[in-house]
Amino acid sequence: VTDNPISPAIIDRLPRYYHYIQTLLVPQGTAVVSSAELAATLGIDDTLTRRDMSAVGVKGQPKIGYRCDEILMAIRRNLGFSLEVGALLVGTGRLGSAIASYGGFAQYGLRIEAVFDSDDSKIGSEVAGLAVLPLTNLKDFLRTHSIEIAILTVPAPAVQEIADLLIDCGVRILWNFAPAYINTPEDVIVRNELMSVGLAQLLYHIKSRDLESKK
Amino acid sequence: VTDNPISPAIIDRLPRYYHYIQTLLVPQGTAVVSSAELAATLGIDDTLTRRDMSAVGVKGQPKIGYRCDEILMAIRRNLGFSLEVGALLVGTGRLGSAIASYGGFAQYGLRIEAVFDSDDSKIGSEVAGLAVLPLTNLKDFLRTHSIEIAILTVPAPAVQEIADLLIDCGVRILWNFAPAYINTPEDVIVRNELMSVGLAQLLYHIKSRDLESKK
DNA sequence: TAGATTGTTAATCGATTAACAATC
DNA sequence: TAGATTGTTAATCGATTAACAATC
Repeated sequence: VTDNPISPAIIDRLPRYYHYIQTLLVPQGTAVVSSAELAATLGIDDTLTRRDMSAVGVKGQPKIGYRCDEILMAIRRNLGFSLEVGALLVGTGRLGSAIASYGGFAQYGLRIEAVFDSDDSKIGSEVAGLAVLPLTNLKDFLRTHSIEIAILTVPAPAVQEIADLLIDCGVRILWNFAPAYINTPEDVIVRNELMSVGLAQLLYHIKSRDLESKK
Repeated sequence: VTDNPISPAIIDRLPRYYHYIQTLLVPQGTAVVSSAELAATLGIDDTLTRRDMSAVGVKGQPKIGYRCDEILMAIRRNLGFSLEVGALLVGTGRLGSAIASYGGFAQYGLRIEAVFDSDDSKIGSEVAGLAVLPLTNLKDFLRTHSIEIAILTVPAPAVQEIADLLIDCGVRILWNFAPAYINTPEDVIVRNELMSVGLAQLLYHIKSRDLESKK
């Protein structure tokens, strides 16, 4: 049972292997995959993939490759997909309801247990099979449920206030989809999901290509 | 005018600086920021921030800091935010309309010029002020408009087929939000926006913390 | 002047790749 | 056996950090 700490670079690649195998190979019925194929998918060197497999404790067979199910299992174990983590979501706009409705989180062990909104007109309606709750219920809810992660899909101007409320109620992990930074105490983890990071990479690619073609 | 190529690591940090300054400092009226403050925001060493500023050609003032407007301008120039890039979006579900309605892309120079959907019942309705067009119009549209980027927010099972269609019409950059991998020719750039990457990091954090507390 | 902050060079560190041995 | 692929050690490369000089 390998439980050595793994580096941030590997943590970034593991879900990409996982996703490729899960969404492409498994549905095809492919049982085995080579390091070269996985590496090509991620755009990296195949030696690196073999190192990654070794780091999470997966052994391959020379001339054959790695078993898909073993890779999936190893990634789940190493990243902690089997922890059964409880989450709640605040903000049931388009983005919030898209995320709440995305069934894919279940296999990572994340359960969205409730959705909240500050807009009274939404209270009582359903999102992804969950009744939308008013923010005034938040404190009670957190007292009675084991919630690790709060998913924030509120408008940018509201996010600081709601983060403060959640932190005050004991939440220590925020997954923020609002395009705004949040000030938090040191012991709170915030992951900002910024679309601009992805966009910046595409724009830089375009810019580099245009410069190249001018030469 | 510095136009040296910058490394992937820096490309990842630049939009984060930009975002912090733009959404927090500018609204506050803060004109100047220190490398220490920027570094703390990103959770990195302040020497690295000074290196980054130097890499994009921004000069600071000892004892004062860096001017926010100069940083913003330099990042825009280095990443190519002023290129005026045309985009179209396919898939006007919750996620698609959330993205189409997000006004923040404009300042990066991205214009979403049209939205498409394969669902006939949606044709004619509006998303973010744009009439939803049928996929059958796609070819004509691409012939008559300058489109660099296709944003894919369709259901996972549909994404390969729609990507093939777009590529066939000459699109060479795909920004994929569907949780599925796309097979493409070598000259096509695909950026997969995988929520699972962010989730994996949070789960790994929880797992590490739990192990820590058991010691 | 003292002190705070930037700017840069050199050292370190870690991640990736090259080379090649091991295995089926 | 030959060939393909994994597995690992050593070398390289690049990114980060430490140290300290420069500047206001």
